[in-house]
Amino acid sequence: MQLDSCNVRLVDPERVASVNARMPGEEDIADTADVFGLLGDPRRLKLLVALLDGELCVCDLAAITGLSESATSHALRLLRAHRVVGVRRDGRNAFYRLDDAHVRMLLDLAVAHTEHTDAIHPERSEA
Amino acid sequence: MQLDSCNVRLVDPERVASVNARMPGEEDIADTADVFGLLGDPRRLKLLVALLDGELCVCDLAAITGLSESATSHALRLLRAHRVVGVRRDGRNAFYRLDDAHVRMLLDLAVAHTEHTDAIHPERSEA
DNA sequence: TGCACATCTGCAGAACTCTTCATATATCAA
DNA sequence: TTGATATATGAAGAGTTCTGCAGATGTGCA
Repeated sequence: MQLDSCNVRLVDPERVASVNARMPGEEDIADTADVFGLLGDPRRLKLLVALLDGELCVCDLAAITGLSESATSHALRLLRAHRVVGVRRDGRNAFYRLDDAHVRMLLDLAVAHTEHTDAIHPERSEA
Repeated sequence: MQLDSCNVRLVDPERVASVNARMPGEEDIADTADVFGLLGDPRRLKLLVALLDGELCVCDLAAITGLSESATSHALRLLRAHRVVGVRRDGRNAFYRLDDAHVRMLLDLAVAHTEHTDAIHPERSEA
């Protein structure tokens, strides 16, 4: 809640003003952070990468990620709530698919980047 | 720790095998999730978006994000540890800059997407 | 040398997240 | 209808994360 004119000394007030002018609104920032946050968990990320190639049912997803089926279901529920994945029900099975073009783009980019840096640093360096 | 052959029934074992073959290694998944995780906090995200245009000092970043200078410093430390941002020290000030091309790409994409969806849904829909 | 300023850091509490366990719902097959 | 299978859900506990506070470090100026 600190205002520029109040209790903070600014080094470059003009830059601050222009950055603020360009800055997306709080809600956009929050929504975007939400999306990144969903991708920020290794298990969910793996789940989503698995779905890049097409739909899969819960038990297959559980097998791929190594999660319990309950944990898988919880994770999918969260992703579903954010409309990142969609479901198709067929009998007793539920087939999930990636349902967000933006997320797909982010995933493709991330996977490509992974493969690229692997090519450069095959030995893997720490984060 | 469940193995395919053990206590889990698979619906489509061939798809599971091919997805597993394509799947990046655990470490790559973890690293990628880390990066997304860093972008998954609204304050850090705002911090990074502010840095898209060029370097800024800690107090200006605090003013832009509305965070305390302590919280800003903590956040920047984390980003620094992951080499997402870099510092240049000048006298008493520390100027931070975005230092990771991949993250910059993700941020550009996200901001562009934000502006795009705003154009389509100016009224904003819930997440 | 001494003070003010900008930033950094460790710590501890509050808030959030993820998993597991137990149970619920829904579908299919006999 | 009954039992088995597939998935969903709620609650609770463990673990993690973020912030503010207090104090530390380092720089510049008088």
